[in-house]
Amino acid sequence: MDVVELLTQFNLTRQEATIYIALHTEGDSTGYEVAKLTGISRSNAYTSLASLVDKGAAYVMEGSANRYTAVALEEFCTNNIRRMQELKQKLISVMPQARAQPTGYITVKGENHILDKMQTMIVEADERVYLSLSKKILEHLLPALRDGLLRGIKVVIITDIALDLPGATIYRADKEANQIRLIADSTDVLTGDISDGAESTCLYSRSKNLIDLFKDALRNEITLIELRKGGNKL
Amino acid sequence: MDVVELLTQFNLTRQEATIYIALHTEGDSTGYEVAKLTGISRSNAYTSLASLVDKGAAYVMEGSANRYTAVALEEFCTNNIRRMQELKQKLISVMPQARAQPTGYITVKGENHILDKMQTMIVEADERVYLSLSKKILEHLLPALRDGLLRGIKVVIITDIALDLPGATIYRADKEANQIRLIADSTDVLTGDISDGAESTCLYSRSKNLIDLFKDALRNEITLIELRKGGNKL
DNA sequence: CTAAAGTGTTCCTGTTTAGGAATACTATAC
DNA sequence: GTATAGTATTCCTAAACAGGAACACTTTAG
Repeated sequence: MDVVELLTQFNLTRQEATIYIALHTEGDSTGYEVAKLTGISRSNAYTSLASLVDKGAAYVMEGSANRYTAVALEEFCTNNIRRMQELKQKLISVMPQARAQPTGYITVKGENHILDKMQTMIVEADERVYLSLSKKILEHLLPALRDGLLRGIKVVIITDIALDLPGATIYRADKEANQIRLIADSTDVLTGDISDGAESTCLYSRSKNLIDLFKDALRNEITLIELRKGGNKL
Repeated sequence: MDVVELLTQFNLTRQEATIYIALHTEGDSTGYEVAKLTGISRSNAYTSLASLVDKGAAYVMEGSANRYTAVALEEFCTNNIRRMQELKQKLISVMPQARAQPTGYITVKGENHILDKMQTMIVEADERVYLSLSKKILEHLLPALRDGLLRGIKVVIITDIALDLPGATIYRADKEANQIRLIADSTDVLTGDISDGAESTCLYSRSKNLIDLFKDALRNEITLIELRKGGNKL
């Protein structure tokens, strides 16, 4: 994803993004200058500049000829994210009551959603999380795990390398690079792998039967590690 | 903004939003049930369900007949916001170098952008902020001010009601309801009002001359408050 | 067993909206 | 005259939105 495309994720059209970048790199400019800098038709340049102002990405410096200046990138992104937070709060307050969560077997599809689900499980854990996965996947989860440890969550990890995560219990074992096993609070489990990127699937469940199976499997895996290495606990 | 419209801000189409709400309130359903619940044509229901799964708003529960279940609302919003945070970091790392900030006079237009600018000024202050505004506007800024106080920022506020903000210096004076005066770190100022909603404008500047003018005006306002009330400092 | 209901998919049509390209006009300054 | 500045308008294309028909298969009920 290039810069223009990243900016489109912040609700700018391609032309608006192009113009934003020009304002950012070249400094404050008139509509006429912007059109020349970017090669966009003048009429569309003026339309886009007005839109950038509406969307909080640019300000006007009023004069005989108006000049436009980019809102600082970090400020613009932060403002967008703050807006999303506010919309989230609004949504939560007006959304009708939810039906009870299903207790069946849920397919989580796509690497991004699987990582999201893992983060959510860690963030929402009250007591403990057990993970068995490779360093590669674990790296995505370190901030959430660190935060969890700060909250007093018990964190137990089986992974394939030495890991510096104070407060966590780490076991070392060879791991399939993309395999995932995660259990949180004895209430929910996630298992599968992310070898197929967007086509990857994992199973998520709150089913007690599956949770028990998992706890046993993880417990046994830990016992075997300890027996084989005389306790390779770090 | 109703629920459907709020959900469109999280990248769902109107039909997807309608279906998400149905899944949320009625619980897990097949495509056929969803079409009946929502009155959306069956073929569009299936298309939208597939899209909801792609967008992380729903999961599949696979079986002879697939059932779909809504991702919890808070989880879905949080995942979206996390994604925006990640995109922000990516953008910051690939964006070309910015030209220097302008030192002229910038028009900030629209209530939302004005509030954004105030929040940014407070968040980015290193030493102190002075504010003269009504309680109505101040309420929007309290979290940022509290955080600033925690960071050791000096906060001085002239406002129209008693205010419980430990660590801040509060002066009481009648204030025009929508008038804004804010100065941060002796480096930037914002003044204007938000009486016209989306059409409101404020002036933002880093011009030393205007900053000096402001400091004098605020200082004098404080002196007059103290003389008139024998120091109505709270 | 048959018929109906449920499930899933493909294909089609029509309308509306948004993004973008281009032209033309007015106004000001030199 | 040219260059700059701003606005209005038209046209085109793709996507979104909406609805529906048709087909095939599975499950359920009588």
